Amino acid sequence: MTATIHDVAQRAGCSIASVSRVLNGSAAISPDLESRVRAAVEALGYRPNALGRSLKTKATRAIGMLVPSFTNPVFAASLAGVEQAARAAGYDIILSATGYDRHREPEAVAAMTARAVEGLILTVADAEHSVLLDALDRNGPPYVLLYNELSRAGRAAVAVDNAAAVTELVGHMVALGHRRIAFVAGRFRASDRSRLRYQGYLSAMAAAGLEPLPVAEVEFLGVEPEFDRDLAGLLARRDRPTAFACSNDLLAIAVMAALRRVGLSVPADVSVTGFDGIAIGRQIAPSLATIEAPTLAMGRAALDLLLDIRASRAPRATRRLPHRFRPGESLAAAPACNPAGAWQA
Amino acid sequence: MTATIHDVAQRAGCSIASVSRVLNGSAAISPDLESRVRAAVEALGYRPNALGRSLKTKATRAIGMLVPSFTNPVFAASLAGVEQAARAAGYDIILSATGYDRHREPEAVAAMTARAVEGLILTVADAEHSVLLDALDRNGPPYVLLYNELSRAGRAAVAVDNAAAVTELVGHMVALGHRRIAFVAGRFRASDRSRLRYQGYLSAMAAAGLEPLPVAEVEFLGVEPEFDRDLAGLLARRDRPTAFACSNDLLAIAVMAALRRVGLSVPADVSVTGFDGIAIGRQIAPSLATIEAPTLAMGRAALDLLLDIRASRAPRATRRLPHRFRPGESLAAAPACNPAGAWQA
DNA sequence: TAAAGGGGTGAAACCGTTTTCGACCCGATC
DNA sequence: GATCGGGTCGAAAACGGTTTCACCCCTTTA
Repeated sequence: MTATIHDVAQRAGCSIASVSRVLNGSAAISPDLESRVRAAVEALGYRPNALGRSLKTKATRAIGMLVPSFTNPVFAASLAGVEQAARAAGYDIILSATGYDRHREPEAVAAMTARAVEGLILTVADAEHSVLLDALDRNGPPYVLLYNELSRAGRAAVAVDNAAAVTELVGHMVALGHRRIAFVAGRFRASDRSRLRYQGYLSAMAAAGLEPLPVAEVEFLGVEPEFDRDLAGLLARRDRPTAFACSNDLLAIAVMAALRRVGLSVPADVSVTGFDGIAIGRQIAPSLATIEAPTLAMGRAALDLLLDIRASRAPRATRRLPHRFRPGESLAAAPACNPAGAWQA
Repeated sequence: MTATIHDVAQRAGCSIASVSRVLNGSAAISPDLESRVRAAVEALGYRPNALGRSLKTKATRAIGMLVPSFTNPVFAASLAGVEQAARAAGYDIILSATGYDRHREPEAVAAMTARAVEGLILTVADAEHSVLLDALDRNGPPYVLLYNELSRAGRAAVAVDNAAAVTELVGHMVALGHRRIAFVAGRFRASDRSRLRYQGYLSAMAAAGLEPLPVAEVEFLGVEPEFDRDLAGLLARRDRPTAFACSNDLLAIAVMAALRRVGLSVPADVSVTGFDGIAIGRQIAPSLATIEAPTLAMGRAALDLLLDIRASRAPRATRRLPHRFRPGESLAAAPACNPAGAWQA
């Protein structure tokens, strides 16, 4: 039984219109009435009901955010960025996770649009082929993609250059003498980032005149036995890779753990790199060499871009934020005693 | 310009009341009208506006969640648990983070209650002395505390037994021969969990007849130089501790990194333990010995309890979930060459 | 045959706001 | 002295739904 505007009006001895005007400063009010209203508001602890207000004004001051998972620190950090910027702008966040399942995306977004969110920030499985985005373009609130990249123009996104970053990263590996470099990817169908990063790997290998190894596409947060089996194919090769480029940091950390389980040492036997630059990667031993994406800033940028688009202050385009290579102990020179071919018959 | 119920009614040639009845199955409708309405709904892609509906029915099917931070994997995991259970129950989540600042709590909750959330799931800085909770008890939606423990009855919470868990943990340390055990805590004012865990440490030390060391209360996510300085006091002691019990896993990982920076090895020189059981603790080297809280399950339990309370199916009480000690390489026997007193003159 | 009952439907009230519109009062102007 | 105009205010109409109520029509029953 929280107080309504009628209760305030009754207590202040005026109409609800005057109460509204006092609270919104939308018209001139006599000092006397104003103080009576404010006193009533105070006494009743009145807070305007956002539903009633939004229904009338069409301004919900809410935005929806959809991520694959909260437990991946990347998305947690970008969520934090979005939240900070949203709070600063007076917006609330309604959020959902898809569990990396693209089929859950439309339903989650439908629930948000039913709440009349003023905009959406989305990280989808595959931004290039998404009926969801087509539908939103046709008839939906403005949205900004976060982390997804787009070749097509006319859509808004905040991202890093996934492919270029991995190309750069693999370049460092090559410079350190690595020749047999494998790419470990999260399921492509669950992440277009993973796929783009793989493309970056292929480019780098081609540029260096090296043969790419068969990609290890692993279940995203697989349990250990499965994960080890997924990696077994690569590790069993007689020409075992000397370096693993992983499509994200969480995967890289899991790969390092798997390597330890089979008795291999990082980076003495094999180097490992990640992607994202999650905070914990700096704390672990060996510290994780990776591509650092400005995750928090990307979240903030996504929300700012969304509001700018709403206000027609910005076009719907991709805003690419700079990444940087972060060295780490997990990436070292290729083992000297194990030059290319040493494992070959 | 999304379609409203009026558009559907017009296209189906009936009143809005009938449309509502078809969509909610709230009354008998002739097959003919029903099919006309469904066709109109389909053709217009109509989805009922949640604001209008909620305004009338008072059922928003939204709950608010407040956590200190998203970047701590513990809260990310409990958020995931809440989200899963909420989705299953058809609820949406509105969320906020306080940045461990208790002064931001009331404002964040006020924004949620203005949206007429049906309930709240909160992790607050200090549940025992919270004017916010007092206010909610008096005049607010039902809430469930997550991770906070309560001595007072009549409030709902889902938690682990923080103190008992640490007592158990420190017991393991003592059994491994540790005598000089230090406790590293997050700022007490930002976390009553931290304080309770410290109490558990004190109990264990007393039970073992050991002298507690001065607590190292560190800034939560401090930058490295500050963090190292905070720890310096403990490390500089001539009777340097042989084990550090940390109030959470993130802190433990940071402590291990700091120890590495000063050239100490874990667990050869000093053991380290955490609290929470975040997933990554299992992957790192040395793997983190810790108390494993069923974080995801706690999130789910919190939402279920909230809905049960709303339906008067459950009393407002603390639901304590079982923790378990998770062994790890970071906790080993106290160095034999360094028995108690070896560092003393 | 009249009354009772029940299924199907629409008109209208209502939820809590904002906002338009017009009414009223006052002092100033012609 | 009537008109004008600006400053205050309240009545009422939205906003998009749900739900009560009354009504109509057709069947059943006395």
